Amino acid sequence: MNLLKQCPLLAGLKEEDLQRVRAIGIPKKVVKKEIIFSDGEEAKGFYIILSGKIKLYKISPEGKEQILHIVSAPDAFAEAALFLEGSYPAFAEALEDGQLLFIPGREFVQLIERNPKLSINMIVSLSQFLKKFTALIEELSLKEVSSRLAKYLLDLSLKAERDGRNPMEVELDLSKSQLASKLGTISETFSRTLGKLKTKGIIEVKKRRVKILDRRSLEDLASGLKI
Amino acid sequence: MNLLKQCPLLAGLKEEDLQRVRAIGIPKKVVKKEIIFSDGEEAKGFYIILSGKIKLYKISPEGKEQILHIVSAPDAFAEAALFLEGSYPAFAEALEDGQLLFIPGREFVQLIERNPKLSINMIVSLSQFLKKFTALIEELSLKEVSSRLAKYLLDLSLKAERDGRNPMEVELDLSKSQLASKLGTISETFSRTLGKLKTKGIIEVKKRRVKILDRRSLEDLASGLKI
DNA sequence: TTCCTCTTTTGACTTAAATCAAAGAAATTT
DNA sequence: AAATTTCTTTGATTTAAGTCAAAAGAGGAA
Repeated sequence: MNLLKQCPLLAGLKEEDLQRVRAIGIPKKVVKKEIIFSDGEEAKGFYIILSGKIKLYKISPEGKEQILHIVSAPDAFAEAALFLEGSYPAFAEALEDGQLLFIPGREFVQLIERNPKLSINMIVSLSQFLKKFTALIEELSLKEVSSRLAKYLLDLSLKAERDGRNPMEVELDLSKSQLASKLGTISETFSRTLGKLKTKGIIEVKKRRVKILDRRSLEDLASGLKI
Repeated sequence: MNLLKQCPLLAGLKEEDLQRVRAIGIPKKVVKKEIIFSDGEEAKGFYIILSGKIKLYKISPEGKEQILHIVSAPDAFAEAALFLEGSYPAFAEALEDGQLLFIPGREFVQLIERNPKLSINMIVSLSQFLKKFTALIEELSLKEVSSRLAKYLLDLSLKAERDGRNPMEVELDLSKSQLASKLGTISETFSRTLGKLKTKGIIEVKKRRVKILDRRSLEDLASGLKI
């Protein structure tokens, strides 16, 4: 219940409305690697994550994967499918065991319709998403892998700084092959690209820990400059 | 005023609310090639198109362009920027002379807050956008140019069919170099790819008219199969 | 029409990234 | 701890698509 309050989608709702969400929600346990829904599957509702981590992704016929989004508690996912009356636009898979709350679409839409705060939350959340996707499109179409990787490391660094940790030493929040898929490439290319940055003395890598030695070069790379 | 009623974002609004939108809107003439706003520029509102065609796009440092969206009357654009309190996430350029209505953000947000129908419209519009972007990400990351082109031609064909025109002969709705940019490539590659489809006897091209000779192959291509 | 500009196409070449294959390193399971 | 599985790295090669340069074609203005 406390977690629900922290979900951005439900932030600022009256206790009474939260209760209602809680009431219509159906708890669902998921185990690592479990497919929660598939691309094209009929969308009957969305999910709120109470614990665990979920990967939303697309797959090509040849099996290459593109991660669209990684979500963890207390976020929601697949809310956008609600108003597309139709199908989920991607796969969702649990990256760890976890606990979800399934919110049936029909009932939630009614809640939205009579709750302005909720619709604003929804609009904000969709807008943010859209912005993230715009950035991803830009990167996929206009930037090369080294640039996307540099950007990713800088983002991690910024996040570390906000959390009061050392911004010059970050910990990758996903496995390297998952990161590759998030950056729109494959693990081999990711590995080689990381290697290049090491060779150039820009970073130092120990397992999942990356030490940033030359932040300036990373910034140049991220902005698309070749170095 | 009639046009406003047809704008999906404003569809189904009460006359009174439409009046209010009309009242806060500031008319703006644009000429072909005019930049309406730039990537990163402070977003003070969004636009409704009364006439003309607008291109929303990103540019790489090397000058490669990726079109995100082409909008024409009576659609709105940059509505998503409203709730990102900050900056426009792309460039907007007029592809033809036209007439816009600029809607200041502050005032429109107030309208939304007290008008459930308007928030639902907004949510629907953002959701559709998100779906389109998801598809674009998938194509950029997982499909090759010929596949994206095939998909595009089939989309045009579907649209022609819906409009009661011949679905086997479509007219490109943009110049070829703009189409290239929409498909995430450059004009040279676009031209060669179109050439390949011609050579294989899948299509026939005369200026902007494309005759579909082998729809099945196009469908295979679009779904990612190599032919 | 002719001129000029802009767009599209073609050719030769380069390059970033994917593929395939295999070895090495980590992590899990037994 | 050994065994098995999964993840990561490295090497050799291929390939799709980008770059640069130039010609061909189309459209608009005078």
